[in-house]
Amino acid sequence: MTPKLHLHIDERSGVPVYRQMMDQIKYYVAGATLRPGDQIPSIRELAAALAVNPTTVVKAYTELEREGVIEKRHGKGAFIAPEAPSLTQAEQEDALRRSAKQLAVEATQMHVPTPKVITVVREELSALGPVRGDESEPVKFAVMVGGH
Amino acid sequence: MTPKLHLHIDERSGVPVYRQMMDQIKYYVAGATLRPGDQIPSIRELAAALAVNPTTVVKAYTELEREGVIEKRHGKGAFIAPEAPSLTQAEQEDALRRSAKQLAVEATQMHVPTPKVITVVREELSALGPVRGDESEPVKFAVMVGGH
DNA sequence: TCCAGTGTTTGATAACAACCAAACAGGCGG
DNA sequence: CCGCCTGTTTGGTTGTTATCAAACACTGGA
Repeated sequence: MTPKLHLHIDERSGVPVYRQMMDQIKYYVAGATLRPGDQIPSIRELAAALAVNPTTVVKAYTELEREGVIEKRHGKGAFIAPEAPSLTQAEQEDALRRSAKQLAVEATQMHVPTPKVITVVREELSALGPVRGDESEPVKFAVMVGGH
Repeated sequence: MTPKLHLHIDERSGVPVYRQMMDQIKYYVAGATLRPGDQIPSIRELAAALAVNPTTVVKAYTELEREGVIEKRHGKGAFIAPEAPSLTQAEQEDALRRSAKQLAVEATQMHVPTPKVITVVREELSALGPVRGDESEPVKFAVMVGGH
């Protein structure tokens, strides 16, 4: 019902916070960590955890609802929609490739050798990897704020 | 004098355009593709190439000048400053790691296996790699607009 | 019934990003 | 001197992002 989530909000990135929230919830749906019926953090709870204004969360949730990803239920909370449209295979690949490209561009411009890039990517994956595994255990929400 | 540059502006990223321009010029300086004295595209030229408003380029250049990275010379153009402060090793690593982390977060949330991630990164690096090599040849500026 | 938690709504403020138009001014070569 | 390139400056408009404050309304359990 309440899988363990990690929302990484990078304020320095320049990407609107509400968009980062939207994207990552969609990624969780795509990865099936969040499934139809699952409850997600309440507006005030998420706002408090991320130290942002509640209206910012409202914006993200409202937009996600407009896209059919979630449902907001007055007095009850917010949930993954029964027929939440998941990202297609192509869209997932696109999202991944966009980030990979951004990385590649920077690395190329700074003349960072490929092996070094790969190493860093592996390190960052490892740093996040151990988190998943026990998806059955109903845990409280863990929201990560961070950037670096 | 005028090395071949590739500025990748991703409008969908949410990152302000003027900031993307600033960052990437700094990366080129860090990678020594751009060296002190090198001329960079004129405001109007870059604006035209990227199809953005000249004032946006002015903003980026003005800020870069404020940071001591470039010098704008009235009537002549813009150049890398004689003592342009390059990113420290740590700052370069941070920048790279920030992008890598973003990639790792997405991959983890979407449950994309590590080998797949590595493959995509290698592909994107390869797609950009062939570009560099002949840094001696004075070529006209090539500015790439793109995102995906 | 009460109450705590939940989503809903409104209006205002502030800062930022980008666009657009137009004019002004320095550098340089023909 | 003229023309064309260059950066400079101004003023305004538009839309977005995020904050803040306050009140209203639904749900469910004690």
